[in-house]
Amino acid sequence: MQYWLMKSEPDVFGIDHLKDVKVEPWDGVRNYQARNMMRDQMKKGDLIFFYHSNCDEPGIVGIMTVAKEGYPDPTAFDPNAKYYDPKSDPDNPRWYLVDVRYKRKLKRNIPLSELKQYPELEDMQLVRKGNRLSIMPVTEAQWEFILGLEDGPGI
DNA sequence: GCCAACGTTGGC
DNA sequence: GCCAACGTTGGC
Repeated sequence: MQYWLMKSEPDVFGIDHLKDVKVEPWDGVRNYQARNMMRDQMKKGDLIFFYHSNCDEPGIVGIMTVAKEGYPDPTAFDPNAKYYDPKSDPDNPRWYLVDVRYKRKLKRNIPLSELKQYPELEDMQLVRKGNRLSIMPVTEAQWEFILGLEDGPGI
């Protein structure tokens, strides 16, 4: 079992959108590191934290799973799509995605400002300054620690 | 809205 | 291959 964290802006696609549709292709990622993780590493059933970015209170809000493993991102081939990339050839796709499935919301949102205060999480890419990666691995220890915060801050 | 950090592009 | 310019991310 592997653990991940994926960011999304709640104004664009938030946890409640995912709750409504249940399964969603995580399209539009145009970063090679993130692509490599979706294409090569993420496996069906892996657990993922859903993170809200670029909003009033950025933080971890829910849990989802990998519903379908990496496959080419069709929006890269569509000239009318926002994330169209003419350099992605269907015969040699540049961009990949996974489908994610809603699991549940956390009992409370755990804000970034709080996560930054725990020494247990200081190695997480998420809390490092300047981190812009929208998909990142989470260790089992980090995963368990964060789940343990659901009932209240541990500070 | 500001700005730091980072990735990408393209000239040389 | 270097690096300046530019665009984007995302916290604050």
